[in-house]
Amino acid sequence: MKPQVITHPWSLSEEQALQLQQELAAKVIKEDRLGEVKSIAGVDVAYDKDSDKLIAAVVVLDATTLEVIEQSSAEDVAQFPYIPGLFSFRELPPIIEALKKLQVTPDLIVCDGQGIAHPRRFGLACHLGVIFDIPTIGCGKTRLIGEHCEPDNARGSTVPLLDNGEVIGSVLRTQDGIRPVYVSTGHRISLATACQWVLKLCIKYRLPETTRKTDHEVRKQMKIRCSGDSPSSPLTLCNLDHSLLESKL
DNA sequence: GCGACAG
DNA sequence: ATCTTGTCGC
Repeated sequence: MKPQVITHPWSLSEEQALQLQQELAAKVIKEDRLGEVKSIAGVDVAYDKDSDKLIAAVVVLDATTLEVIEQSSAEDVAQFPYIPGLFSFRELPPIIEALKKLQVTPDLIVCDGQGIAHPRRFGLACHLGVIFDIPTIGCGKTRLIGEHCEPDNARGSTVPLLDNGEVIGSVLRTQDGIRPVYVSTGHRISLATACQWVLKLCIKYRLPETTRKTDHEVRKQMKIRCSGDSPSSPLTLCNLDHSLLESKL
């Protein structure tokens, strides 16, 4: 059958999303296919408290100094609900817009979510990596699937994340005695290399500097762009309608 | 049937 | 993800 022209790539039904996921999952490369990494980007999305607005931000860091090289952001309206396993269809649209605004192309992208540690081996990091054909790493704060297992207490300790005996990622302790993170291949990078980079990015905190800086930026943008336009003003003692209140007493 | 379930 | 107060500690 002939492939249909996609004019609105993100207006998909759940069934279409599952099918697309299955098609794209075949393109994921789980081995190292990356050159010298000079720049690393982090991507993240924030949600407006009382609307379906989303804001995505990208922060590109110098891989050696971890200094910010460039950053960008984009606003969007959620077009897809949050369904565990179809996460990328909700967050990728604004992330892609933010990435398109960049002047430099990052050599590696660290995502806030899973790579192949996913039911159909196609988490957010894989989706983003395949679309741009850029090396990506999935680094989640919690797991989506896989048998729960604790690595040793020391920073750098890992334990394989297993799904029916298959290694789909690593549970990596990035700081002594601190909750681990879940690392998995996104695209064009091996699990071992992915863990090395994540550990290298976790200098002082549990999460990679890329995710931390992007999280900061995304919240900042949300505050800047969404201040003053709340649909319903909060009910406080200051704006109670006293005349209406008294008429009912 | 019951629990789990990235952000 | 977001809501949310105080609290413990360097």
